[in-house]
This record gives sequence, C-alpha cells and structure tokens, in this order.
Amino acid sequence: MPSTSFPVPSKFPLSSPAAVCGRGETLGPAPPAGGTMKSAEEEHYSYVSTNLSPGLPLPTAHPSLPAPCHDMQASAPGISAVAPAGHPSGYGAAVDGGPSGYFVSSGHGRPNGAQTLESPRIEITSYLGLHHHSSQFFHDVEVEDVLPSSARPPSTATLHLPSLEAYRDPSCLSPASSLSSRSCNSEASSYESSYSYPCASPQTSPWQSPCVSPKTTDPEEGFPRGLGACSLLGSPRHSPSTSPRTSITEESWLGARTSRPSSPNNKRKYGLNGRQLSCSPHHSPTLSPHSSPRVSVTDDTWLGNTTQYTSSAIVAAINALSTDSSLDLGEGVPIKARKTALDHSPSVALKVEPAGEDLGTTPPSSDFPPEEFPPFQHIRKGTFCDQYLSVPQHPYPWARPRSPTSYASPSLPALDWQLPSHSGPYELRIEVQPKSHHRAHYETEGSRGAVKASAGGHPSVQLHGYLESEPLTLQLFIGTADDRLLRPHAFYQVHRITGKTVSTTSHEAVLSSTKVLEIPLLPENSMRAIIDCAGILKLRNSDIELRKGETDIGRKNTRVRLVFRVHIPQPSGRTLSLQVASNPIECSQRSAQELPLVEKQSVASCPVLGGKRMVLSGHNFLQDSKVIFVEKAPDGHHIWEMEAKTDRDLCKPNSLVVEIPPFRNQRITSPVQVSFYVCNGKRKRSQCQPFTYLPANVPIIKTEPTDDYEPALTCGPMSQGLSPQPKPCCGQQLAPPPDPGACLPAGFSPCPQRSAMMSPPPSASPKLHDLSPAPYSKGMASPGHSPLGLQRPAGGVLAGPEMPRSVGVLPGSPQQPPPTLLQPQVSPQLSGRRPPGGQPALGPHSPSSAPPSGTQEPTCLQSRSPTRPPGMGHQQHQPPKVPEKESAAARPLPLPEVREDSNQGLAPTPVSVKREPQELDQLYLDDVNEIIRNDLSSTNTHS
DNA sequence: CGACTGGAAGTACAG
DNA sequence: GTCTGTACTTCCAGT
Repeated sequence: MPSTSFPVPSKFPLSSPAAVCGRGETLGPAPPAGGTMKSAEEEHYSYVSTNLSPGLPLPTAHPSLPAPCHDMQASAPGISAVAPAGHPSGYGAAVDGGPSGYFVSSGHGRPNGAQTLESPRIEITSYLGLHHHSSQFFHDVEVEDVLPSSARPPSTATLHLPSLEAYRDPSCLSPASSLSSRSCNSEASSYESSYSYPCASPQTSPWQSPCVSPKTTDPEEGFPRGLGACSLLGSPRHSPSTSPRTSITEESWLGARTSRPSSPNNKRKYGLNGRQLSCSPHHSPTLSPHSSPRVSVTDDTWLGNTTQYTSSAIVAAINALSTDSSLDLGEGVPIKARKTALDHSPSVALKVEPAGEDLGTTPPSSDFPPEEFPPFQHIRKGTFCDQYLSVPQHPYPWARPRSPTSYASPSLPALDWQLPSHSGPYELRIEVQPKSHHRAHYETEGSRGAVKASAGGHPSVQLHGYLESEPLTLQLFIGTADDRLLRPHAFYQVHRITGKTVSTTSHEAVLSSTKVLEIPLLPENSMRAIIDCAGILKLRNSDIELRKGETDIGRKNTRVRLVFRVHIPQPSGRTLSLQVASNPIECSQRSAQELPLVEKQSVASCPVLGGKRMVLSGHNFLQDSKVIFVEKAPDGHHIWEMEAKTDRDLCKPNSLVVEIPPFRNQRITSPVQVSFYVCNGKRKRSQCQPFTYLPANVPIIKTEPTDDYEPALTCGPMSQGLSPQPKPCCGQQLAPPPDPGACLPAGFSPCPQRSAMMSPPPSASPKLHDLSPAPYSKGMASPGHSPLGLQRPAGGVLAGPEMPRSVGVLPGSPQQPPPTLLQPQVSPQLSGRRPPGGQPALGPHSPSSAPPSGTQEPTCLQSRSPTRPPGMGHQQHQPPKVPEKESAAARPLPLPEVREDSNQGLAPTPVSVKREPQELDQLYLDDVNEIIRNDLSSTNTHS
C-alpha cells in the first residue's frame, strides 16, 4: 500500500514514522513533494483508502520511516512491518503508539496487537490509531499485545471505567482546567497519551519484544486506527482544504451546531458525529479516542487535586525513573491519577497534562471529515472511558519501559511528549522563525494563507548533523504556547496549504486528533524544509470545549507554536525523535492588532540589583506601554510587581527599551525566575516573558546543592548538554531555549533562565543517548528520570502541564542549580545569547528561540524547578526560597537594599535554599507540594 | 476563479 | 438581572 500511495516515499521515506504509520498519507504520500495541494489531497485520499485497507502494506511501504522506528523497536525489518501492524492495532497503537513506539521497539505485540484490538482495547486503539496513525503507535499497540496480560487487563478495566465523561465533563467544564488550552487536551497528546500509554503500557518495552514483526497483525486494526488517523488526516477530507467545509460536516453531525452558542450538545455532535465516522469502521470506532479519557482523567487529576496529581505524577515519574520497574506507580496513584498517569505512563508524569489532549483529539475532528470523527466520537463516548482507564494500567507498565527506552524506542512519542531539539550529532533547528502574528482562519472562512516569517518569506527548519542519504519526514503540528508543557493545541490545527505559491510538498496526517503536516526532509536540501505549506485553522471554542475530555478553554487561548518533529532511525534500530517549537504565534485578529507582543528580549537574566537595559522586540509597542515585572507565587498570586522604566524616546512599535528594575529581594542566593509583560492598557497585555534575577554575587554556594538541582535549574543547560534527561525535556523544547525569550509565551517565563541555560546546552548535543531514554520520559519518563536524578525531569515533567502547580516544588530546587548555571550562563545570556529572544546567536535563528518555547515547556519543567515556570515556576521557586515571607515584604519592596543584601543575603540564604531543593528533589513531590502549600499559604497570608 | 487578506458586523460571554 | 466591554465567529469585499 504505502508504496503505492507514496510515490514519493523515496523522498518521504521518512514519512515520519508516526505520520507514516498513521496515515497512509504519510506513508505515501507524500506525494511527491511536488504535488500540489489538490493532488496531495487526492493522494491522501487515495492513500487513505489504500492505507486503510492495506493497512499493513502501508507500514511496509513506509518502511523507510516506519521501519526505522519500528526497527528500533525490534528488528528493523520487522519494524516496518510491525509498524503497520501497529497501526492497525491501531488505535491503540496510536495511543500507545506514541509512547509505545518509543518504548517498544518492535511490534512484538502487534500482530497480537491486532488481536488485542479485538479486546476492549481495541476500541481504544482505534481511536488512537485513527488519530495517531503513526506507525509508532502501532508499535505501541503491538506492545500491548505483547503485554497483553498486563496491559489488557487494564484495558478491560478501562472499559469498565464508567464514565469518563464524568471526568471529562468536569474537566472540560471546569474552567480551571481550562486555563490555557487544555493542557491535556491536546488531542493528540491526550489521546495518544492515553491511548498510547495504554498501549504502551505494554510497557514492556516494545523493543523487547522485538519481534513483533507481525505488526502486520493488525494492519486492519492498525490501519483503521492508523489509517484512521492517517486517513483522517491524510484523507482528502482532512486535507487542509477541508477545514472550511468541515464545518459542514460538523453541522451535519451536530445538526446545527450553532456555533458558539451551541450547547454542550454541540460538543457532542462534534465529537461523536464527526470524526469518528471515518475511522469508525475500521477502528473500532468504539473508542473515541479523545474521549479524552485522558482529559478527564487528567483534568480531574490536575484540577481536582493538584496535590494528588502531583503526587501521582511524581510517583509516576519516579517509577519511570526507576525504570521500568515497575509499575507500581500506577498502583500507588489514585485512580484518577492513574488515569492521568496512565497516559503518561511513560511519560506519565509529564503527560498528565496532556491528558487534556485527548480532547484535542476530538477537536481536530472538526477539521476532519465528519465521517472519521464520528467513529471516534463513538469510541470516545463509549469506550473512552474505557480506554482511558485502560491506559492507566498500561501506562505504568509501559511507562517504565519507556523511560528506559526513551526516544530510541521504536514507536513514536505522543505529540504531547516533550522531546529535545538536539541529541548527539543531531539538532533540529528552526532557522527562520514564523511571524509572531498569524490570523488563523475558521472553517467557515477560506484559508488565510501559510504562516510567514517576520522578515518575509516563510519559516524554515533544518536538521543538522544528519549525514545519511535517507530522507526523513518532518512533522509539523500546532502546539500550545502557554507556560505548561508543550502539547498539541486543542483549538488550532495545522492547515495544509497547497497551490502555486507552495513549493514544499506535504501531506496531512492525523494523530490523536491532531493534524500533523508531514514534510519531507531531503539530504539534497541539506535536510532543510521551507514551511510555506502550513496555515493555521481555528476551531470553534464551543466545539472543542464541549468535548468530553477537553479541559482547556479556548477563550483568550490564542497563541500557538509551530512544533516540528523529526524521527531519525538509529543503527540500533531505535528511532531518535527530536522536536523543536517555534516562537509563539498570536492567532487572533484582535490581538494581532492591539495586543503588544514580545518576540525577543535582549536579556534573559540580570543581577537582583537591576539597572540593566533590556531591549524588547516585538509588536504593538507604544510610548505608553508599560513593562511590568512580576513574581508569582505558586498559587498564581503576584508576590511582587514592579514597573520597569521605559525609554520613551527609544520606543518604537517594534522595539522597546526598558531598564530592568531591582528585584524585591536582593539577597537571593539562587536565581529567581520572574516574568514581565508589556501592557498597553487594561486588557492589552503581552504574554509574560520569563526573566531571571541572579544573586548579586554568589554563585558558588549553590553549586553544591545545585548539582542535583542544577540539572533542573540548569535544565536549560542541562537539557542541552547536561543530563540526558533534562535534555530531552528541555532538549526539544529547551534546546531551542536559546531563544527562550521568543518562545516564552508568557508562561515560559521560566525560560529566560532556561533559555539562557539552554543556549549553552545547545552545544550539548550528546544528550541523545542519555536523553533518549529520558526523552521519552521526557514526556513522561523524563519526569521520572528527572525526579530521580535530577529533579528537573521530574519537575519538568511534572511541571508539564499540570505539574506546574504541584511541580512548583521542584522549582525550588532548580533555583539553586540555576545559580550555578545561571551565573555563568547569565553572563552569557546577558551578553549575548541571552537575549532571551535568542535573538542574536540564536536569534534569528529563531531556531533556537523556537526551541526555547518548545523547549521551554520542557524546560519549564526542568527549568521550573530551576527557573520556575513563569507561573508555577515562580511559585515553586519562591516557596522554596521562602520568598513568600519576603514576598509579602517583597512586593512592596524593591530594592535599594539590594546590593548589600544581595551580597550578604546571598550567602546565607543560599544555603537554606539549596538544601531545600535538593531534598525536595529526592524527597518527594508530595513533600514538596506540602512545602509549597505552606509557603503559599504563608505567602498568601502575608500578602 | 480561487486563494488571501483586511475589516468589521453580529453574537456570546465575562465581569 | 442588566449593562458594558471583550472576545469569538462569520461575512464581506478588495487584491
């Protein structure tokens, strides 16, 4: 099949594993690069169809990509085959796929998987599969199969879980969850995670079961899933073009969704009707992928109990770290947690948030052909819960495996996993960053064109260090740009642009309800791709929010990042997955016109004394624009706010010069992550940008403590170079860090440091190896890892989406580390890189910058601890720091004392701080959480 | 003619 | 419960 479908394959061989798997498209697809959109679409369709039926074939065909991945899993050959199988299994696979893929190398189970599918899981898989389509998923699936025993049970269990909805609903509804985009939501991720996890659960590492070959197994199933996904994506319908029409579909489904107004029903329609259909047949529609089980879970978990969540997450992470070992985690964790965890299993911790993603999955549907959706929906509803449930179980098992495996694993990581941007000799960089504003189009509108670069032209991405002659597939999807971990955006989907003006071949695939654009990376082009074929589609908030799993809210959640992934087959048979995220892109019409936007900052960190000048570049700056520095408590309260002096004379629409205000606490011993934003008036604020205050002097002290933490803190750095794990996390996202600034959406604030950190890291490429393992974890595993060794990961992971809160704790530790790193870095940053914006060095390259954002998340995680994520991070850090007390004081204060204090204070303070962090790290998240809480409460009290 | 765009009217929602 | 300001979607029209 694939082969047929893809004439292109040669070029696309890559078809990224995931993509490939997913959809026939991928596989094939890629129609010759050249193909115009239409053609492409057609191809997709054809592919899809083919894929579907042939399911297996595709995989096979794709072998190139898939194979690698798969290979990774088990034997190469098998892999390819497997992959297909995986798909089949599909759904599940998909789900797992992500994870599993990585984890598992081979499809051992696949064949089985297929069978497996039959079991309850199948349903799940289907969803996944559909969405995921990626081969990886398949792998996962396979794994599951293999694992069957363990996994399945879960699955079964899952099924039983009654009402996912309950979870979902709550979550969905719960605004809380919503905050940003649903973290969880991201369809892909969520689904994937959920599903995948489950599949993954197979924990068993897929690899282990190498054989799998059979992947073939479920081709059908797999296909369906995969296909589903792929097809969906790939299918013509999916075709970008579809989007607009999609609405129609939706309508049909929904009947009349009134768009916004629509009641919840609409949601349902959405989910149910639409999407699933197409998939359904094959997949088992039963599942609704999205169903979000995850979401619900996640949401619940998160929302419900941050604490628990954290704990569970932590546990998960730990487990992961610990390794495979055990699954225990799952056990320990509360059910809900499990669910969440489940997803993540591997990455569980990380994923937690992703859960939301599940939702995402669904949402995408809108875009997708109704047909497809419907099936999914069904699945979701009915199965969803089940799936989710199942997931948990699996996750645990899987998770462990995964962690170890890390990237390498055959299967592809779920879209919500945090991956490094560079590993070993490879580095995925965004050479040209996209413009900070791009008005997304609704389905009811025509396309608004491809995302462009700020300097004209289009964004470009290049894979450095790849010397093989095999082309690879670059995956592109729309990710979130909030402070939480990077994940597929529930309210936006990438839209494939075709036409005379488009020079880059691409085809759509759908993974976990997240549209993924697959673009060939050819050696002849230096593994560089110009992204002139990617537009951004906005899904109606009402449609997405109605989804069961959805927890994120769409209102004001209009910033996205382009997330690029590449899966590089390794000699070992594993697949190395790298990811980099672009700078945030504001997608609303209004925002683009009125809201100030900070794209870059010349400085990412500065001594507490302040006084340094920082140049901000961006948009919509006014002479009256104010730059406010804020330090937030874990609970989000502003511990300290300080307006920076701006140089009106130097103020330009695109640049603003500000004098960094002194930090409220001059004594800090470790870097403190704060954030700042540009305010043009009432509700016209830019997102928060991360910024780090460094101890006036002192760096050394921390060092000690830091080590442990540093990683975290350092994450930035680490991510890149240091610890493998961290790297992964940061890596992908982080790696970019260089630009942190860029990335930073508000949330990222932490990044600054990170970014700073990050930049250095870049050098650290080597990580991969380590990372690899971590990577996966990254999502989940890493967390685990981090937890273990470094906190970062944990932090990072945790931090991830939800984590933040819980994570908060971590941050503390990070802080210390940061110092170490920070200082050194700091200078640098300040001097050059730092330009948070990543401008200079990274600068334009946005590449780095992009990463930052992407990285950020990861970073955040990592950094959080260290840096603290903007929101959480700070909080976290603060708590540890104790600032709280200060905070109270601090708020008001700003400064003068600083110098002296700083010096003096530093020494003393540092010590304490450091200790905490360290302890925290190892201690346990729970403890940390408690601490944080205490701090917060104290803080609140003070405040 | 169709893809892009920029603008803006109308509606929904939050405070 | 009402009012007002925003934000979100959908339309229109020009290029």
